[in-house]
Amino acid sequence: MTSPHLSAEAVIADAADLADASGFDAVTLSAVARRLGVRTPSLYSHIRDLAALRDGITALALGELSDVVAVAIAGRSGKLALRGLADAHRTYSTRSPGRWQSLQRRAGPTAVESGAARRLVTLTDAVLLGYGLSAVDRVHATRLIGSTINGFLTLERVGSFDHSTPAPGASWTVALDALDTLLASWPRTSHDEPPQ
Amino acid sequence: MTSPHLSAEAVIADAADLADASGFDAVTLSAVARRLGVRTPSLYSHIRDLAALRDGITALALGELSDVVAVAIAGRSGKLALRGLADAHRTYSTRSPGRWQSLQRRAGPTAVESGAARRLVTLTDAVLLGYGLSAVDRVHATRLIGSTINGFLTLERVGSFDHSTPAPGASWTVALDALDTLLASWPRTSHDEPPQ
DNA sequence: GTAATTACCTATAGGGTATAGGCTGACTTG
DNA sequence: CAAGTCAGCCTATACCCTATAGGTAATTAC
Repeated sequence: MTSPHLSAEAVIADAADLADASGFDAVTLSAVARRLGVRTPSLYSHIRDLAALRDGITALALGELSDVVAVAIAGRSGKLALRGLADAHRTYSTRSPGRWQSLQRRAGPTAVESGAARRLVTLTDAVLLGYGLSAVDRVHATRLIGSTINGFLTLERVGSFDHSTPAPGASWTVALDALDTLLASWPRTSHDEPPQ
Repeated sequence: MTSPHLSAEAVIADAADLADASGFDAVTLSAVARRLGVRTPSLYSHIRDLAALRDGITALALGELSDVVAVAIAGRSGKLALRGLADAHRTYSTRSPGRWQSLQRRAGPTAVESGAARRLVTLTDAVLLGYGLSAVDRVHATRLIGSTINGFLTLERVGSFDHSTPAPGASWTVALDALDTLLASWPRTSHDEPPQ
């Protein structure tokens, strides 16, 4: 038979597609092997085990998300940058729900070592620099807007907004406007130099 | 042997304890049966299937969370009520991580039919009434603070805050103060009657 | 006291993870 | 170019988990 010529990247990419199509929990070595036209044990030549496969999806998603966020905030500042950052997260979560789901777990070693997570917080930090916040305030603010974005998207995904009337998109705009005014009028902590 | 005299409630309660101890993904019919000193198929007399068991945990957690939130905001208003609401969520998520995890998924039928979810949003709405917000603004605000609380707690749980210096608790206070000032100075939408 | 119900059991099928070990084709190497 | 090496897939197997079918003992109902 023609050898499918797999690789760790190909297996992980296919698993990520499966996650998007059928949910992260549907990512199983058997299912991925089936999709790739290969027997399950063959995957072990490329992937250590199921946990490593899932961790690979997380690392992939983190990198992809960093990329789309980077272009979304490029050349923007203030409210536009914040909106770009948030919208990049939101379109990623809707277009790649399985990959997004892979981010809602404690990341494994390869995902944290990939540095993609740090890249993402650096990008968020860059947006906050535009608001003139000090270093400590920026980590508080990073955590706040990260929490709000992440929380909104998981609540939207699990259907928490399905039983109230305004569409989620309206609340999304309201929330981001609120975060913007919050950052613009951030309570400066006395003697704190904003830059650096 | 002495019959363990199980019931759906007992099985779900034990499964919830297992979730707290070993994570929600560790909730398995075999493991629960082992803990209860019973063979796996015996559980099917009380629970339809694994999905129903997990859904039962979600319904249980939703009810418990509503209860602790209710007492946390009783007799308080404004910032104190908001803080009570949020802290109730946070202590619940740290004391019962597995139950908390069960809330981060699309809820099954029995969980939604239990009405606990609606009770929880009603309680949140009551807190927002104290800020004098209109009905539409209250659903936006409910979604915003729900998103922030939920997002913060999942990011804290998965370790996203482990690599920056201020302890999460400090950011928690900052975030809640920010939400309070946000609600206090909420941009009223022109001709909107605040009450009812 | 007998019958029905209940709550557990064993047995079994099917799918998932993971390891061990075999086969083949391609690439290196003298 | 022939022989060895190795990568990449395979089969076979063990074990765990879900789920169903059907059996048994004890309690309850009448």
